Amino acid sequence: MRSSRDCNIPQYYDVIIAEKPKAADKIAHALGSPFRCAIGRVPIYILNVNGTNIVVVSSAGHMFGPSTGVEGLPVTMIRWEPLWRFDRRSKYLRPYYEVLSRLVPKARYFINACDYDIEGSTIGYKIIEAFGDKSRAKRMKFSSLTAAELRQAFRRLQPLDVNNAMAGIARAELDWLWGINISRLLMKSYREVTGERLSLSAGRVQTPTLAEAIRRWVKINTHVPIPQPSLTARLLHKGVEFTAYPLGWSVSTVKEAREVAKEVKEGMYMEVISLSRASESVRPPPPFNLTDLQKEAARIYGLSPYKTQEVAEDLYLAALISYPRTNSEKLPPTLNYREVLDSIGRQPKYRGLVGDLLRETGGVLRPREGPADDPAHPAIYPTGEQPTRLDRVHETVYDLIVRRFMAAFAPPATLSTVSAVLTDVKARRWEARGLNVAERGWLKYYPFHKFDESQLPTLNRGDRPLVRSITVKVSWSGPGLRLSRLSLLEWMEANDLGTKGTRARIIETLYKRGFITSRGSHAEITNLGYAVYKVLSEVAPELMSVSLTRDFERMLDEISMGKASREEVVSRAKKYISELVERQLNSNNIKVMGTYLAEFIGKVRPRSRCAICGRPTDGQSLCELHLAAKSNLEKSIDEVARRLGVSKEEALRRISNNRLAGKWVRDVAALMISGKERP
DNA sequence: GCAAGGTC
Repeated sequence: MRSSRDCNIPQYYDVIIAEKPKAADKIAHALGSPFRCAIGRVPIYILNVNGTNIVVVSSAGHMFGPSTGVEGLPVTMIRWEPLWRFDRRSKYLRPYYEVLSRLVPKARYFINACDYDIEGSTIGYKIIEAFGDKSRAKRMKFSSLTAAELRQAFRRLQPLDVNNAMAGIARAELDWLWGINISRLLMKSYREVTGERLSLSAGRVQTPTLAEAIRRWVKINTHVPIPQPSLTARLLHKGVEFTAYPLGWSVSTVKEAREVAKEVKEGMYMEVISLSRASESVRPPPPFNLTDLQKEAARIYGLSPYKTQEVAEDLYLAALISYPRTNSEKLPPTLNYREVLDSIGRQPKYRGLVGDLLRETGGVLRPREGPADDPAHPAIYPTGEQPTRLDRVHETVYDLIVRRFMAAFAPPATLSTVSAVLTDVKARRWEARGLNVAERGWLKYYPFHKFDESQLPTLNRGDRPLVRSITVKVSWSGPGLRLSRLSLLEWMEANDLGTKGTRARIIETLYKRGFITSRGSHAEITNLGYAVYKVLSEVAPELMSVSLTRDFERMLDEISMGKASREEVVSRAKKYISELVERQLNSNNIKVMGTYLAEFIGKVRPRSRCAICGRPTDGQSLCELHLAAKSNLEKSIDEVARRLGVSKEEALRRISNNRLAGKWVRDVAALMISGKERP
């Protein structure tokens, strides 16, 4: 790279401000033949478009953010400052800041070419406000970083989109006001009671996520499993054994199931009354977006979503894969697929697969794509650069991305299925299914999907396979919900909470604060997490649900459309939040909050404790969690006993030993058996 | 020290 002396900055120029270096590169090359040089390690591009000198510079995300010099509560004084000045982790921004502060002020026109969303509008606006002149500013509006679209956006420059920037600034300030004030309120209440400091937090995204985690935790631990007897028939025909299951009917008690089993066994045979064969074509999955990559890395390798994201970012910075923070399931049409595959094929471990793929497709490379799109970026794909010295986990994630990319071009997999409908001696219907993967298709490239293969003998209508055995199995219902990093990430995505870049990070924050903890592959809520949740639902119920985000979205839309002013929206929030905080400070509530927190983490002795878990209670012998479990158990125990055909005591014993039963339910069942708690 | 949003 040539040094800064080689950067011959023209005397007169317009400046284009990109959101990140990669985008600056794309923009510069789309508009002409740029001269690339660097100041420090920050690349800049100089080019001439129709006689006008253009300098393309870039930020690296947000350069400025809300901050304050004020301690204490409530805090409504917001100062926007360069992030690197108050956030250690943003130090890498400093060289970008230096370049912008040197090159932007001397420009004639200032063109905001950051991503076209309210964050991008804010990033560019703040830079122009700091170093340029808003009255000589323009906006480039594009929805993808393709050369054609960038050229068109440059030909049709828009006025600076001040309203979008105002919406982005309001977003940041509202999040900051809610987050900082309520977090400080929590910490202050704790400090007031214990005299100790403890890092606590609350926010528009993290708190509803904590609330959802607790909803799941309560559901799982208060779950009373219901037994469901199921019948399985093993049949024999022409020397081949196979399995049949009830079709369109079921039994609810073990007694009924045993009666059916006896009848069927005594009937000796079943009769095949119809057969159907089908062949199902399964298309390959689309290339990855960030969430799908996180899901698959968790499913296949047990990687946490955050770890996967970190690794993907490393791979991106090493130029091995495209931009990972994307929602898109579409590949860029301008990408030379053949070239990428050829260079992947130069890695020994993929040579054979790439050869097969080119053969199977006859070189016609048309990828399967998904519906999801992203205005700023395509799906994640390998660039074809040769990796060097990847450690195990980087290798693993890279391999997933490469295979998923190859699979997108591969032919569908073909499954052949056979379904036989049989009748037993009492004309009840049963079904036996056979399935086999007739053609592997894309599964050869992305072998992480398993289909349950099973064989049937050759059957014809009227055949009478022999009933070899019939078994009654009792299966118990599960809670139907999981609590893990991945399940929370999926929930956040489904509820449009957070962004692709922040979801995994915010989940980590809940773990870092000690609100959630890992127990093997699943997660648990800590006493601290539960106490924070209880305190916040009293003090700031707005923060507990996704509706605050929905309110934000409405307000920000109005600001974007010019129907509301940023000042008004923000000052309304300031008033609301500071009144909320003052109300707590001026009442005894701050002590009540702190005491609640301190009691739950064992810093202060509670008045009374739960007889089972020792959690603080308000005078009762069981905590509200065990009381909820007890109430669920009382509602269901008779039905459990009826289905099993056993006494209530025996049903309690079965539940207390059942792994699908919630922990608190098992606790309560055990207590009832011991006679200390009346059923 | 606290949020959530960008990104090296």
